[in-house]
Amino acid sequence: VKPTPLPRSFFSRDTEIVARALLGKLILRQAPGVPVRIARIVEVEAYLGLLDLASHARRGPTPRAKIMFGPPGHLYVYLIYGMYHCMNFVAKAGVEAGAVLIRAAEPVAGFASADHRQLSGPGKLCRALGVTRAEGGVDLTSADSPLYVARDRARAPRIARSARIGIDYAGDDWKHRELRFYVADSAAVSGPRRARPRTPATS
DNA sequence: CCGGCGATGGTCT
DNA sequence: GACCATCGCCGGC
Repeated sequence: VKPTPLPRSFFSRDTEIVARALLGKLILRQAPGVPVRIARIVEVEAYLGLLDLASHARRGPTPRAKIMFGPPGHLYVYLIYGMYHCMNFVAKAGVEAGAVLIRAAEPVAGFASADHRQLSGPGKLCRALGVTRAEGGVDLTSADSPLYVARDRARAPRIARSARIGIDYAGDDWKHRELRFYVADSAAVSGPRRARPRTPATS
C-alpha cells in the first residue's frame, strides 16, 4: 500500500512555511522497470517569487519559470551549468510564484548504492532519483505521479537555518536572508552548517 | 582539509 | 554573448 500524498492545501501556504514543513517528509519516485525510490528531505531553500532577486521567477513568467506562476503542488525542474538538474516544489500560486528548492535528502529505500550522502546536494539528488526536465510540471499530490510527497511516521525534526547557497548575484538584501532550512543533526545535509560541532580530542 | 577551477548547454538580453 | 539555485577533481598546505 502506498503512502497517502500530501494534499494541495499543504503547498498552498506561505513559501517559508512550506519549506520548513517539508523537512522530514518523504519523496517517492516511481518509474517503469525500477523499484520505488524513497528519500527523506533534510535540506531546503525558500524562493519567494517575483520580488526575490534570487528567484528564477524574478523576471516574471518566462518560458522556464512559468510553472511557478501556476497552481501549487507541482514540480519545477531546471538545468544548471549545462549538466545538473535541480528540483523545486511550487508553493504559492499566482503573482507570488513561490517555490522550494530541495537541496538534500536521506536515502530510505530503493537505491542501488548504500552511500548515505548520495542525495546530499540538489544536483546529486536529481541524478540519483533520475529526475530531469521531462518530469517538470508533474502533480506532486497524486499517488499516480512519477514523483509525489508524503508524511513520514516521525517526530518533527530539530531545524536550523542559514543564508541560501550560491546566490551571490542577488542584491545585498536578499543574499543574506536566512531562507535555507535543514535538519540540524542529519549527516546528509550539503554544504556548511551554522555551528559545526568540533571533534573532541581522542585519547 | 581547503580553495580554485573547468565542464557544458539552456535561458534571457 | 554572458550568466548560471553545481559537482568533483586537483594541487597546496
